[in-house]
Amino acid sequence: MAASAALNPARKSVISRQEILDAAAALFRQKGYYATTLRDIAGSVGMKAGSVYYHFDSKEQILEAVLDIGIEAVFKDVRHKVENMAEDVAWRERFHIAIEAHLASLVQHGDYMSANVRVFSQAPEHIRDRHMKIRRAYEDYWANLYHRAKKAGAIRGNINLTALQALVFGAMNWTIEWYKPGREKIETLAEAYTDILMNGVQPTERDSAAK
Amino acid sequence: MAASAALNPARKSVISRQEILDAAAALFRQKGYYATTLRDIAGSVGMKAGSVYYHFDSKEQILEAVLDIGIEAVFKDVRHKVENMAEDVAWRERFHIAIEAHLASLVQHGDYMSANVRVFSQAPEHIRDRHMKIRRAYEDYWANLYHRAKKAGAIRGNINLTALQALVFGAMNWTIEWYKPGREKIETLAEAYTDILMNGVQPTERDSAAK
DNA sequence: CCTACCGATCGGTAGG
DNA sequence: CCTACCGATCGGTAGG
Repeated sequence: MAASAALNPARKSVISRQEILDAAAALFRQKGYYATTLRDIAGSVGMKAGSVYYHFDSKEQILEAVLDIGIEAVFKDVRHKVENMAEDVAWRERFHIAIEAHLASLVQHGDYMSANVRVFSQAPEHIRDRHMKIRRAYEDYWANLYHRAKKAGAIRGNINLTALQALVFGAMNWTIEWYKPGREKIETLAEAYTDILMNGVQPTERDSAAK
Repeated sequence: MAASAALNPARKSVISRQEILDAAAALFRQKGYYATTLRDIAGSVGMKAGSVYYHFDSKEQILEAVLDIGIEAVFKDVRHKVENMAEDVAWRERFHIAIEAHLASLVQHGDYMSANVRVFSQAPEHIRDRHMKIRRAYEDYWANLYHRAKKAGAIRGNINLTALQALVFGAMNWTIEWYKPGREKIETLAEAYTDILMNGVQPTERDSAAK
């Protein structure tokens, strides 16, 4: 809380920096970028407004850091899970794991990723431009997954991969808007999404025959 | 433009009201609610800031109107298309039409719906609460579609309808974040989404056999 | 629908 | 990391 920063001189500025970013992410998520004041951010880590400038040059610099941290974390988590799979894991399961990793990371870095999605469009253009590089890199990573799956015959030849990628990203990232941890487990949701995407919602011919 | 409002006394305030809302929706979409000033809104319809208060009591009132107009328009469009279908249209096609209607309406009322999605979380709580009613009504409309389809055997019994609805809403509404009219047609996108959702991306047994 | 204006608050800075 | 403060700008109002 507020007091500990003042009472503990050993607390390095790196810690305060991290606390400021965490607070900013939470506030950007709730109120957006412009509605969040430096006094809000400072107050929620027990500082005065002017002191924030000891750690950052400007409010925009905080915004940029928050935007980058979110995607970098998710990218890292997903890549780690996907690359730690055995070579012979089936594509259906690969996507299951990737989807679950993305959703779990979204929840874990909730404030950063929610802030990212909600505040990106409000960011000044030069910050959006710089941030787009890392967004693009993450999108390309998924695009590569889809292409390899299609090449391997795990995705139908007539599937539009651009549409598929947009659909999956949309479905996953939309969870930010409604998901409340505790109501249902991320694992359950990931499995449901994977099932729908891989098999579709329509009954198979066998299901129909049994009807 | 600016001049016509001043030169044409027959121009009723209803028109100005609509122009203010259109301008506000476009600005909220671009910059968010707080970053958009009344001077921005007034300026883009050729008024001075104070004059906006001839049409609205507060900035919040403009926000509330913009939020409501977006969903009401989409709800109306989708309901109209769905209810004008023949009784015997197959469920696969019903969803196709509903999805296409939602996407087309999203694009047509682009500023309002984009503003809605982007600005909702920044809105003051009492406005969010009031607006949630109409959001909920639209969600319930879709929930009812899914339930009827499942009952009719058009959706597998083991599909989690809550997850399905979240996935479809997410996929559809995410188009706001990336879709640029002209690059590809909404009809193409709607068909691709419907195909993936209904049949899944995996090859059928017949496809596999041909491989 | 405009002019003129108000109190409040903002991001940021100087000088410790 | 704080105090004290600045210029700029905001939402909103009074009085035409």
